[in-house]
Amino acid sequence: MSNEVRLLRFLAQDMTQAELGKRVGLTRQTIAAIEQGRYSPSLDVAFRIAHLFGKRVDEVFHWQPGGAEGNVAANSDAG
Amino acid sequence: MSNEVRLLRFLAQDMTQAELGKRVGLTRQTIAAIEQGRYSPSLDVAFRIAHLFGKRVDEVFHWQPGGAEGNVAANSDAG
DNA sequence: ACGTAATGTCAAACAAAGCTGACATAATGT
DNA sequence: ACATTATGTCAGCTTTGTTTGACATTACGT
Repeated sequence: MSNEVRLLRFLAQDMTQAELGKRVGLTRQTIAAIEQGRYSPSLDVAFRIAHLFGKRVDEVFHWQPGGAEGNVAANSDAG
Repeated sequence: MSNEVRLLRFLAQDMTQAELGKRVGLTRQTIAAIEQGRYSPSLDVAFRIAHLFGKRVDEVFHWQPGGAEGNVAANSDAG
């Protein structure tokens, strides 16, 4: 799961990790870890970050299906 | 943080909690807890559920800013 | 050379997510 | 009456997100 947090932070007048953390209620270490993809944040944190930058969650965090999940909604006329 | 998981599950041919759990890699207890909003899932889980139903994360999970966050993107010409 | 700001990183602790196993209830089919 | 299925819920446990505190590096200003 990659993300655009670092880029968005630079675009927002070079906001620092500490500043971003303060605005969304996280520590700078947590921001750094998220930017590096060391773990994926909680949904709540993802919403707070996306909201701050005026983006949708899926615009900030890029997820790709990891295996053989399948997608129920595409099944109305399969074949 | 409310969500549409239960509704989407019914729309998907009355899929059970256990079946949904199996498809997204969670237990039925966890699905029940998420539906009831007892806690918000991880971002990864949110993506898996949304993807299964062919929706975006923000279409399935409804988040509302909880306090005095502010939004950096709306600040280009603030007054 | 010195101080300061921004970042990387680590270990220990804590909080919340998620699992396992169990028991209970309501609805269905036989 | 009995078994089965779907759901709610709880206690205890493991895993992972997050914090706190610390130390190191790089870049910038003086």
